[in-house]
This record gives sequence, C-alpha cells and structure tokens, in this order.
Amino acid sequence: MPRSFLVKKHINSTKKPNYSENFVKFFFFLIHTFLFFIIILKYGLPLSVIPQPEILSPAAYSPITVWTTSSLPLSPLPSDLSPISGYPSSLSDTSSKDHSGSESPRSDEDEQMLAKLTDPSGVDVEKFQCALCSKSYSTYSGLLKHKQLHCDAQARKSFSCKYCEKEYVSLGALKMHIRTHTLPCVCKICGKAFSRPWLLQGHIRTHTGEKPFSCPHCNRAFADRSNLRAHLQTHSDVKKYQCKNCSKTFSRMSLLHKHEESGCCTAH
DNA sequence: CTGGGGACGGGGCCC
DNA sequence: CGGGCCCCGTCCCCA
Repeated sequence: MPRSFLVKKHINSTKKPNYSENFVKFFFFLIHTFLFFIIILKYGLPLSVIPQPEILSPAAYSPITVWTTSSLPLSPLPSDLSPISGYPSSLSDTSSKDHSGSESPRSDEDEQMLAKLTDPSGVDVEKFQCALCSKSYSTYSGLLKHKQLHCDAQARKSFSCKYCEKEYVSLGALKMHIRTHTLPCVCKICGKAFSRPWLLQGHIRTHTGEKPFSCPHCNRAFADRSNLRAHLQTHSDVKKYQCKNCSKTFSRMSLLHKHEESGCCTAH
C-alpha cells in the first residue's frame, strides 16, 4: 500500500482543456476591450491621462462587470485580460498569503474595491463560495486565492509521466518520480542503479559492511535506519501492529498481514 | 509457519 | 527548485 499523496486525483477526470472556461475569458476580454474604446472615444486619447484612476478604477466598470456570487468566473482574470494598469493587481496575485481569507494590510483598498465591484449596495458580500469544494470566503480575493492555490490548480494542472500512467499535481513531484524510471545513480562497484543518491549510499553500505545505526538495547547494528526501527519493535513489549480478531500483536505490518492471510480472520 | 534481518522504493519535509 | 534526510512500507530470504 504505497503512499501516493502526490499522485493526482481525478477530481472530474478532465485532462481536456476547458473550452467553456476559455470562452468565458474571451467574452470578458471582448467586453473590456469594448469598454476601453468607449472610454477613449468619450475622453479622448491623451496618453498621460489614460491611467486616471477615477476613470479607470474598477468601480467605473461596476455598471457593466458586476459579478454576483453565482456568476463569478471560475478562474481568475489573467493579467492580459486587464486592459488597463489601474485594475486591481490582487486579482492575479498568487504570491501573497494563503487561502484562509485573512488579508494583508496592503490589499485592503483592493478588497474594498472588489467589494464594490462585486456588490455596490454592500448587500450579501460575505459569501463567496468555491463551486468545487464549497469553501466560503468573505472576499472575492480570498476565493480567488483559494482557487488559484488549490481547486483550480487541482483541476487544471496535470503532470503526466511519459514512462507510465501516473499523474502528479506538481512538476517537482513528477521529476522525482521520473527518477524511478531513469535511475541516474549507479553503483560503481556492481553497476546497480538507483533513483536517488541516498538509496545508492544505502546500497554501498552492503558492499562496505558499514552499519551506522546501532540498537541501544543490544549490540546489533544496521545499515538501514528503517531496519533498526523494525528491530526496535522486537524489544518493545507493545507491538505496533495488532490483529483485530485475536488481538495478537506483531512488530511489522507484513507479519500481521501474513498472520491474517494464514487464516486467523477467516477462522472467526 | 513464524519472526526477524537485509535491501530497497517512494513520497514528505526541511534547508 | 533540488538535494539530503526521514518515515512508512514492501519484498525476499533465512533460521
């Protein structure tokens, strides 16, 4: 039963691109582009005036881009979707804070603007719920950060191994896994290959006879820490693994499995 | 058959 | 992001 925390879980088994989501992004891009030209036509095009916040603040967009909690876009606006520099940068800020909803002081203004953007009347701004995991946040920014860090990442990112069928949620985890296929660490003595340097080190001890892990209860020594740990169980009165049927305890899970397979469980 | 040792795999955590 | 180390676990072998 190998642990596989990093193995990607197929939340909705989507390796395919989300075309509907892309369409929504494109739709908002068109709206923003259209608004941008409307503003240019209305106020002219002196470049020094373009970033005027009273014109280009998100509040200026609120009559058009009001997002209710039920119609929020599933993914954050990409930076290239924002046609103006005055748009709140926190929308695409993945580097600050976690998804717990606690906000940094520097983003308070953005939060207020987002609250206006979301609901100018100030009514029902406490509830921003993730459609995937139902977690709620008091601000839209909090919801965005949550989705960027967790749910969207889980749903979108998929790093597949080219040697087998495994998928991982992070590139680092995938790279680490690929080493189990490429086996870059080779023993100079016998030529055996390993995925990681410390595995090779442990193997070299089988050649040198080095046993750096000593038992404090007897004079035995081991080349592998895990083997020492298993050995320590033999000194313990309380064995770690217990049979549910006969309450007999074992020092190793493999011994418990053997015991169960030998018929203890079926005998009861 | 059982208990224990040897060797090793793989993911997580920390720096 | 990568390396080193830790922890948990498995498989095989032998007394």
